[in-house]
Amino acid sequence: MEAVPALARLRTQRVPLRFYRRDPVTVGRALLGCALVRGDRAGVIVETEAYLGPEDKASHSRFGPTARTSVMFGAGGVSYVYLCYGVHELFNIVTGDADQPGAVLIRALAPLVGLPDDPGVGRGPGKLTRALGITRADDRQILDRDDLFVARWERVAPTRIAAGPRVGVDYAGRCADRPLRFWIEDHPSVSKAPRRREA
DNA sequence: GCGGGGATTAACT
DNA sequence: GTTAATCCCCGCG
Repeated sequence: MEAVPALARLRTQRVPLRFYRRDPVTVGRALLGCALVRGDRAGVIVETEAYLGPEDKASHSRFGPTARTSVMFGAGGVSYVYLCYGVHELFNIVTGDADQPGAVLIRALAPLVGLPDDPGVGRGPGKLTRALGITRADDRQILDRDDLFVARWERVAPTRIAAGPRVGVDYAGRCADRPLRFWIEDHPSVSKAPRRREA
């Protein structure tokens, strides 16, 4: 597949901003199989996590709107990029209408355009931002631009979608157990996949 | 201001 | 399994 025709097609398949104006669980599931496009690179989303409003003790919205997180309290369809552990940029998409705080963390991508043909290159939330060149300069961007958007790509049957607890949020008590992580079953680019036993 | 801690990753033992 | 890297956010005083 050549990069330019693929990008041209992706632009015609861009999802409308109303796509994001639903709850983070619905959006997190619907994003699976969609393409995330950044500049001349793109990957297929294969793993997401939903983060809810202040009642979700794992969500950055739990402190209310602050200088960093106020974007989560606005209308959906906007990026939220932050630095994690002082090392990695993590890419999220804000969901819902204004005053319905929530977001979806993109946790893994399969290479599609402009990336090495290696299932590991987008396996993990810190790795995929590095692969696509996403940084905090991409924070608070409306996802209707030509160089940063989501497009419909492949349809994922509901039976291929798995759900389980989110990763790295054990501090959140009860909220940590909720099945708010979604991934495409058996996909090689999913992070923390259970290791398959050798024959 | 200060101090604690984190939506991760790779490189150790 | 354990740990370093590395920085900024947030609550509190």
